[in-house]
Amino acid sequence: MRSTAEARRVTVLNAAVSAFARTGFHATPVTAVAAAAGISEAYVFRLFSGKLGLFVAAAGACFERIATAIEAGAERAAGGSPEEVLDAMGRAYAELIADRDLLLFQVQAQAVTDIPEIAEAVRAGYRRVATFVQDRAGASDAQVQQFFAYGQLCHLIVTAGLEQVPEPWARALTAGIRHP
Amino acid sequence: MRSTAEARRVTVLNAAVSAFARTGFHATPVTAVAAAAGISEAYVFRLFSGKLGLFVAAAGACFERIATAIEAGAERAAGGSPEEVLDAMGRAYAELIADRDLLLFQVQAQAVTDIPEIAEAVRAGYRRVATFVQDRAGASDAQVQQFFAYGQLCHLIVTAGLEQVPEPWARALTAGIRHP
DNA sequence: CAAGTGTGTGAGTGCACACTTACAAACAAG
DNA sequence: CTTGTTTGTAAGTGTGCACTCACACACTTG
Repeated sequence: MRSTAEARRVTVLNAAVSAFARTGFHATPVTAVAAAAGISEAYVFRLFSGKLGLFVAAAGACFERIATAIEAGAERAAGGSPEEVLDAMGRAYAELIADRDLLLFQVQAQAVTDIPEIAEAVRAGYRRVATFVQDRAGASDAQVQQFFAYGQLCHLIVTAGLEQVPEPWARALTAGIRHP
Repeated sequence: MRSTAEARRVTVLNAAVSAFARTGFHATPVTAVAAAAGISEAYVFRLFSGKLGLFVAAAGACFERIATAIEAGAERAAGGSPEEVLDAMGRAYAELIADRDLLLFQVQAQAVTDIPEIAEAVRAGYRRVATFVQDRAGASDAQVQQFFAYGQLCHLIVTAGLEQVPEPWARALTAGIRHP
């Protein structure tokens, strides 16, 4: 017994978030996740119920990490105005997604929401983050909406590689966005 | 000779935008596009250079349709203030994507930007739309950025099906968004 | 009518990949 | 030491799909 199944699951999930983030659900073979986790493909199938179960679990881990980072950011601005708390949350999020895995995973997950289980996982993730922002920052509906709108804009900037484009239109879209 | 190759290409591209929008690049077999277009798979491969060439061409058609719709919207508010023109563009876009194909295709395209040819097609599409908004509406950088941020928010709302979620967090995110 | 050109397909080929099964080694408990 | 349980894998199996090729039909031109 080299390791417990539960510890393996954590390792596999980290590998899965990274792998799915890069190549997406359909283009990522389970072999790739298994190799990145350092175990055999067969064992991944024993630890998770199929590729879909693995992806859904990875989505849970992804949003878990995002939620805790935003909570930590809010902690640092505790007691401030809604604007200050939102800003602290935004900074915490920006730091977290510097490695791009969590951001790209969200994009990939949104692209396969035609699979009901994944759609539900995405909703659950955003439900958690949105309710927290709403409650903890005490932000208005419009502020919450803006928070997410500019978060989604980051997805476009990163996937299209706009931070590398020097043209005026790209500069306008990336203006003021924190080091994506 | 039942039809010219050029006419077929148009038919196939319409079918391709629809099919790729629903199931994405990797999960959409060329057979599905061919069937939707009413021709054989083999002929699709003669009309386009591989599945990738087909997808890139479909991306061109998608952004072409978006650009012309926004241009038509701007036409209706010609001479107005930047806010009025932007609003008219937004309304035109909202009407256009009521059938969801163009919106979902953009999401799918963003998810496969790890393929360089697709990344370039996406950039080209947004370049066209963004420069037009910037020039034609005379909008400031911040206004252009906001226009796209809320456009991207629509992607999230539609892919996650948030318009069907009655909870407060979802209501906050969808507030004021035009019938997505 | 013969030869050429453009439109269209049926029938493959080969490969990647999701998932299974049979089996082995490590450890625990009596 | 034996029996049972958990961790782990090698070696398949079946299928779906991108892409090709040989061939047929439509239409034009000389």
